[in-house]
Amino acid sequence: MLRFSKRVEYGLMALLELDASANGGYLPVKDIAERHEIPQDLLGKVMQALTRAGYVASTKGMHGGYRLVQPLERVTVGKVIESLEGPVYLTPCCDDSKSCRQQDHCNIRRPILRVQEHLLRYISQLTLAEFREGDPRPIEMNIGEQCV
Amino acid sequence: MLRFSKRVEYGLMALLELDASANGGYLPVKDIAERHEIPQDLLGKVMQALTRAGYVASTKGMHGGYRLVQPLERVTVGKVIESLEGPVYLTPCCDDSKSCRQQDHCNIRRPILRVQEHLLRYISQLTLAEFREGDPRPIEMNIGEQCV
DNA sequence: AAAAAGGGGACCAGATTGGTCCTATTTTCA
DNA sequence: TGAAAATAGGACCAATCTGGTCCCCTTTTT
Ligand code: SF4
Ligand code: SF4
Repeated sequence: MLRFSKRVEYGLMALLELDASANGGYLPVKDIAERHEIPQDLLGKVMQALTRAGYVASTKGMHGGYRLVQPLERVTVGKVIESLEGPVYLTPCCDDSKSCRQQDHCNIRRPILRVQEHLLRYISQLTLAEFREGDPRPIEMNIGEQCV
Repeated sequence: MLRFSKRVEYGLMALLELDASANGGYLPVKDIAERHEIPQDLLGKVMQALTRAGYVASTKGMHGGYRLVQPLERVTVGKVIESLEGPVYLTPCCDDSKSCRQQDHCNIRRPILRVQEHLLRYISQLTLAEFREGDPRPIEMNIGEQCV
């Protein structure tokens, strides 16, 4: 399954919401969750992870919440995914520490590593700024026009 | 989790094996499974799916097995994935028939659709021929050099 | 002191995945 | 003609992953 997890989706939504509602102040999880119908507790966990990753900062207490610490231009989709669900590996063996029982006779390891390398390069250069509403820049890959 | 399923890995391995061992004859699942230490029954299911998808053909009985029906140049990674685990959707809402409770207030839907579009374009133009051992063509995406 | 907020551990239920087992059918060959 | 080898495919299961909830703690403001 090649799918974004809900954690990642919620993280991206929250970061964009913080960016859009930026008034210098802090926005509490409750508000973000209500605006986007996200389960509050779960979003709480996601925000905690984003805090540890250094993309947002928090204050407790009344009028507390989260605020962006970096401009979206410096937040990449790759890093967000990595923060929320660990390193991106297309296959177990891409993680050097792990292996699989097919490894010794595997005829797809190298090509898959190359695919992964390029997937990583793509999501590492794709910033959340390009997710802003009405962002004009198309997300292009220049891989030719033969789209099946 | 952005990971290839084992079914897909086994399918890709088998297709490449069929290509490499092509002597005009049929190669039984047993042989492929043994050579690559793949659980035989599971690979059986995978091959059935690839047959239905039209990439291989089979004969039963002694000296039976599978053979490639299309050259690897015409088999794309995207189609293999699609054959083995259904259509590729980065998020539930990418499937028009499904939706999610965040949909009405979602601020990432459009950008994610664009990302998916490009992911699809990439895997739809990537053929298994480029997976052959020693294939010289690098798998490039030309997205610039800012690899983080 | 109370309320509002984040930090974080424990836990649970449903879905997905990888894998096995069994039976039926077809084909070849001794 | 009967055994063996092979695909076709349904049923099923165990482990893992995922989304979500609950509870308790600390901090901050009012
Ligand atoms: S060695 Fe081959 S089968 Fe095993 S995880 Fe890597 S790519 Fe997949
Ligand atoms: S609507 Fe938004 S949250 Fe829902 S599946 Fe689509 S992208 Fe994800």
